[in-house]
Amino acid sequence: MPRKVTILDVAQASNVTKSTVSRVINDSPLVNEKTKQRVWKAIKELGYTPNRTARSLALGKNHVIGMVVSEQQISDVVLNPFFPTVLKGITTVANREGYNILLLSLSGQDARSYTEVVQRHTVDGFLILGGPLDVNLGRDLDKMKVPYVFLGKHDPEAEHSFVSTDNEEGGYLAGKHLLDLGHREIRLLVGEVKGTVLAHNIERIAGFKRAFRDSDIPFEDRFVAKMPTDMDSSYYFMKSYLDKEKPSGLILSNEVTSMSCLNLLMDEGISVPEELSLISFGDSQFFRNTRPSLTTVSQSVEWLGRTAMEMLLKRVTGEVWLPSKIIRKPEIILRGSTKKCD
Amino acid sequence: MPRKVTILDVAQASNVTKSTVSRVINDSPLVNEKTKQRVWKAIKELGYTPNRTARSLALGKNHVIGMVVSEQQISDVVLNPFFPTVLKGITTVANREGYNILLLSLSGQDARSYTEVVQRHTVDGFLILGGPLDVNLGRDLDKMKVPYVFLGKHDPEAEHSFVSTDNEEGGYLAGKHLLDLGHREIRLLVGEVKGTVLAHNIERIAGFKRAFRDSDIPFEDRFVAKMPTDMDSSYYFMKSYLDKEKPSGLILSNEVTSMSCLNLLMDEGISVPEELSLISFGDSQFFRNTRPSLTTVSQSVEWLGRTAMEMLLKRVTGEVWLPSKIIRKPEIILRGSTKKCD
DNA sequence: TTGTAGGCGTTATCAA
DNA sequence: TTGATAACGCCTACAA
Repeated sequence: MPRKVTILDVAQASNVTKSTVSRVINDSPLVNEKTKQRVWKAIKELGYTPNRTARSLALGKNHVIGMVVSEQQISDVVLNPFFPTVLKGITTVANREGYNILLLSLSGQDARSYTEVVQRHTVDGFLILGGPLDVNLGRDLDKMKVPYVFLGKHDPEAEHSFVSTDNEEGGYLAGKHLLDLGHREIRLLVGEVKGTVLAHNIERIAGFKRAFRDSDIPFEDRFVAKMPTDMDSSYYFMKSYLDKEKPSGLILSNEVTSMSCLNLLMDEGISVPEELSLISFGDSQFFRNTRPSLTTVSQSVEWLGRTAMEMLLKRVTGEVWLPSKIIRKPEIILRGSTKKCD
Repeated sequence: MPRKVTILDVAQASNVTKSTVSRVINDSPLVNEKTKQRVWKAIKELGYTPNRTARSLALGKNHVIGMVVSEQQISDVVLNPFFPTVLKGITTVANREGYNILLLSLSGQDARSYTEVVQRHTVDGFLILGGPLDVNLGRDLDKMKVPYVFLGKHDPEAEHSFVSTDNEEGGYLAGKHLLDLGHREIRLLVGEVKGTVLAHNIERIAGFKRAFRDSDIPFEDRFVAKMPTDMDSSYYFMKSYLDKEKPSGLILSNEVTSMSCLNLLMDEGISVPEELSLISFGDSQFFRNTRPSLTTVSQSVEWLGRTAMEMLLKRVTGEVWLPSKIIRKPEIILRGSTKKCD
C-alpha cells in the first residue's frame, strides 16, 4: 500500500515548498494564479487530502464539538425520544457549518471529570446534555475559556450559557388547562431518579402550584407525587397509585411514563379522556401518533438541539463569547386526551 | 488564564526531560520508581493531561471510531428506535475499551466520499450503518487497509466485514408462523425508499416465499406489497390497502409502519389478533410495550451494535485483520398479536 | 535508567 | 509572490 500522501509530496510534485501548498489549500490570495493551478493539479493527481489531526495541532482548533452525555443518560436513551430528536437538531446545524460531533460519555458528574475531558480531547467546544450537574461547572469552564452550552439545563440564577424551555411555565400551562376544564382532583406525577427530583420537575411543580393560586383554588400536597421513570416500574407504580387515588386529570412528566400510563389505562379498561384526562410533557411530535393522541406540553426538542448548537458555534468562533441564555416558552398542544370534567 | 500545561511543564517541574515524562504517562517499565513518583506528583499538581491530538499525530492512532451515517438516515432517526438502540450497543463497547465515537454524516453514497472522509479525519476505523452502499466500498477500504465494519448490511457474496441478521430466515420465520396458524390470506408489506426495496427486505421476501414452498402452499405475487415508510404516509397507505385487501395475517417490515398499522386498526375498530394477526420485524424490546404487544421477528439491535464494535476494534488493534462476517439468526418472539385462523 | 534529537503533517512568521 | 524555519505537543529510536 502506498503510504499516505502529505503536503510535502504535493510540494515536490509541483516544484514549490509546503508553505505554498498550504496557502493554496487554504485559499490564500497571495499566491500566483499559475502556481496555484499547478498545485491543484498535483493535489488532484496524488489524491491528497489534508490531515485534520496535524492541522488541529497547528491551529489548536478541530471543527469538532464534544457532545457530553452522562453514562447514566446514555443507558436511558433507548425508547426515550429525547435523545434522537435533540441529536437530529444538533447534527443538522453541525453539518451545515462543517462541524462533527464527538460522542463523549462521562462517568463522573463533577467538574473535574469535565475539565479532564476538555484537555484530553482537542475539541472546540462542549454541548452538555441536561441532567444534574455540578453547580460550578459552568463557571469553571468560563474561567478556562472553554466554550460550552448546556442543553435542557435551566438555572436562571447562574451565569451559564444554556438553552432550555421554561419549565415553570410548562407546569403552569398543564395545571391551568385542567383547572379550566373544571377538573379538581388533578395530579402531577414527576419522575424521580435515585430518590431525587430533577431540577426541571421542581420548576414544573412550582408552575403547577401557580396555576392553583391563579385560579383561587387551594393547592394540596397530595396533588404532586413522585414515580419511577423506566417503563416497567412506572407501569406498576401507576397500577397501585390508581388503586388508591381517583383523579379525574393526570399530568405526566415524560414520554416513557406517559406510555406506561396509557398502557395501564388500556389494560384496566379506563377510557381516556372520558374517565380520565391526560397531559404529557414531551416532544411535540411524539404523542401525535398514540391512541388516543395526547395533549402535550411541548418541548420542541429538535429546536432545542438546533439552537444550542448555533449558540455554541457562535461562542466557538468568537462571534458571541459572553454567556447567554435562551429560554423558550412551551406551548400546550391540545389533542384528544383531555376533556371537560363533568 | 494560565495556558495549557504540556509535557514540558511537567518535565521541568520534576527535573527530568519530556522523554521521561512520556515514559511515565505511558507506564513504561524502564523508569526508576523514585523519579516515576516525582513525575506523577508534578502531573497531579499541575493538572496535566496529555493532549490527544498531539498524541494522535505522533502515533497515527486516535482511539476514535468514525460512525458513518448517511444524511438520509440521520433524518429518519426520529422515532425509529433502531438508531438509539444500536448506538447504545456501540457506546457500551466503545466506553469499555476507551474509544470515542465521531459522528460522521455523508451526503454522497459513493466510495470516493468515504475515502475522502478516511483521509480527512484521523480515525482508527469506520462503523458504517446499513443502507444501500456502493458495492465496491468494502473492497476499496480493504485495499487501503482501512478498518471498517458494516452494520446491518448483509451481502453474503462479498468479502466484506459485516454484522447483520439473517433476513431471509426472518422472512421465513414470519411466514411460517402465520401459515402454521392456518392463515392463508397473508401479506408481507415491505418499505420502499425512493421506489426501491432495500436489500434486507428483498431477502425477507425470499424467505417468505420459502415458507410457502416449505408448507406446500402455492405462493402468489399479491402476497407481497410495497409501502411508504414514514408514519403518516404509511397510515394512509394502510387505510386504502385494507379497503381492497382482506388478509387475515399481516407482516410489517419495521417499527414505524407497524405503529401506523396498529393505529389504523384501532381507528377502524379492527381488533388484533381476533380479526387480524400481526407480526412486525424489529427490535426485541420495542413492541413489548404496545397494546396489544406484537409478535416480533427480533433483530437484537443492541447486540448488533455491540458485536459490530467489537469486531471493528479487533481489526483496529490488528488482533483480527481479515474481513469477517457475523450473521445472526433472528428469533420470533411470540406475543399477543397472532392467533390461530378460524 | 535517562537524555538527545528527529519526526508526525500543518500552519504561521519572517525574510528574501 | 515564495521559501526557510520554527512552532503545535507528543513519541521513540539511539546514545549516553
